[in-house]
Amino acid sequence: MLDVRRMRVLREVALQGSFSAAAETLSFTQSAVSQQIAALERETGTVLVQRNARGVRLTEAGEAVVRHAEAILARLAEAEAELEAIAGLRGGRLRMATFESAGSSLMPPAIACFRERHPQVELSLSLSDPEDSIPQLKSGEIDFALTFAASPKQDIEGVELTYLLADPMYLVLPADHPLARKRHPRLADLAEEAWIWGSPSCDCYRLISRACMGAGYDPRIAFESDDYAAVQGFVAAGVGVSLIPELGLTSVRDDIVIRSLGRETPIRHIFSAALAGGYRSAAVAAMVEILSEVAERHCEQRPALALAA
Amino acid sequence: MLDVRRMRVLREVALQGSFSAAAETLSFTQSAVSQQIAALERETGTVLVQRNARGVRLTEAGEAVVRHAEAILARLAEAEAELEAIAGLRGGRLRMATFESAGSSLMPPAIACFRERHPQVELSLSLSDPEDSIPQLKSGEIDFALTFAASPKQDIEGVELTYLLADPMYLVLPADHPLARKRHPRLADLAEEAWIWGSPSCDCYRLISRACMGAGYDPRIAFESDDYAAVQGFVAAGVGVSLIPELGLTSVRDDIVIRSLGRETPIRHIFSAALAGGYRSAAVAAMVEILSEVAERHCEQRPALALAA
DNA sequence: CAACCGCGATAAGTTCTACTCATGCTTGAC
DNA sequence: GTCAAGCATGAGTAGAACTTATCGCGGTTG
Repeated sequence: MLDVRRMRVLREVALQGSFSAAAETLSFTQSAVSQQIAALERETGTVLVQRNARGVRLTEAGEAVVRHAEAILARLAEAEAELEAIAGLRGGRLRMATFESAGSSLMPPAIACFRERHPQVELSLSLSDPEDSIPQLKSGEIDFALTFAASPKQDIEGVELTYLLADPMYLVLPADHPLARKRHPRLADLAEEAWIWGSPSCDCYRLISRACMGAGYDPRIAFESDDYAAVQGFVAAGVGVSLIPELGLTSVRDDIVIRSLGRETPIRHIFSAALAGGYRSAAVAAMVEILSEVAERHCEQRPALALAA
Repeated sequence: MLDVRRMRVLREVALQGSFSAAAETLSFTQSAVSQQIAALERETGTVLVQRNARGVRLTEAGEAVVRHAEAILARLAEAEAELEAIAGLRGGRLRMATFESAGSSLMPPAIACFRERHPQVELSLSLSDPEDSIPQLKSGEIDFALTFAASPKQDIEGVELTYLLADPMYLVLPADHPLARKRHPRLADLAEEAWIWGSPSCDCYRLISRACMGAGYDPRIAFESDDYAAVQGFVAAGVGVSLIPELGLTSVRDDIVIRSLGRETPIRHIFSAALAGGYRSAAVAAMVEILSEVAERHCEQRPALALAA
């Protein structure tokens, strides 16, 4: 393989017209240049330079090598520039995944902020629940994920979690439900209700289940859906009641009512997730930082219904 | 500047998925790979590789480097291929110059032969007399020239000449000229004639002049032209007589006659000219060889008028 | 003409780099 | 716990890439 260092020397020789001058601009001695060119000619088995009394001139082969050298050196410079851009958040990409309710609550302001601070980083976001996004993170398909779990102290092998906020769940009832008139309903009041739940693979499922068990009954499941807008719809239609996390209540139908369960409130916990291992790309670090800010702001400006809890 | 050797190692690591495997295919030890990658990371100030228990995965920066590495290595391969092509006459170019009469006599068969043997070499040919073509050769504008001179032993500083053939000059007379009836006219018979000559800068000028001086007179110049077809026209029109070299007589008007001057015949000598200095490109060497063949064939098949000399 | 530049080549010596070898540490599998 | 597979690291070595010093060549200049 041709040696790029040597090609660079040849290019300088071509540019300067003599070994000595090239040595000068390269901060080499003339001897080094002579040896490098000689080595390059030996390796290629070609005469690259015509030595004259007053300096040198390239042969056709030499010119060909210089042409390629120019292209290669340019490409090397590009590579360096790209690395700097990635490190300085003036380039590169950030591939993220979020679960749905954060996708319509926390992520929009976070992405807006990121875009404003680092407009040249290419962002992509997909929707997937933790049971999908964590494997994607581990396999390198994505760089960052928003996840949630039942416990605030979570530990996932190979993944570094950053705690963002607690997301309380609220009871959702049809507007004409008897309990809707009650300020502070209890879970025990709902033993006979039909329930609308998320899919069994979701941690929310466990959370609700555990809450009802704590209240002394095994809830009856009328319907399963992961889409909180749909769940609101089913509740409004009288199919059943449900527990929906605060982040899933960015918009609330007016034919349903939201009630806090007080200290019975099940709480899920939201985390930033990135690959563990000491290294964290600048883009991931920036996004984790921004999401922490957004989460903090979110907690400060919690809607009234949260305060009611 | 990024080190291409190291980039190549990184590329192999990316390809193989582990340092060990990359070392295997590169015939290195695992240690060498580890050190090279570490050095690359140190130089770029970036983490390029995520080390896991089971092998490694590239970071975004690492992938960027590999992308550039691919391009650069491809370009290096191209460069090598081009050098081989030039050396093996499967590419490259040959820029030539010839004086006019050889351009319509020796060069066409030579170029045809070259194109047949080495169709991938790009050929270009310009018309210029030795006083132009030799400087062009020295300055590198052309790689090869056909030249002529008054003496068969010629020496031009910095130029390597290869003798091709002797080009005798013939007396050209109007068909109705009194001397046209004579089988073997003498120069002395032409003392009173008007002459049509090439330009004074041309060696032919000296050649004719010297010949006439040898016959004891200073010839009278009626007209100057370097174009032998034009000269033939002027002779036919009765403007004067001329001496035209054999190579300028590839086509002869039928209203003029050609006569040999026997042992008084002035002779110019034709050479291949290439830059001196030990190195000669494959294309130049091939063309010199071919022109020697063409010249030899030309001498063997000399037209009858030459034999009459 | 002699002396002298300016240029490239070359020999010898030094420094640095890129390897290998040997070994240690971490992690995941059984 | 043990093992295997993987990367890291320290020490040592061979070779590459420089520098220094010197030579030879060709052109220029006093």
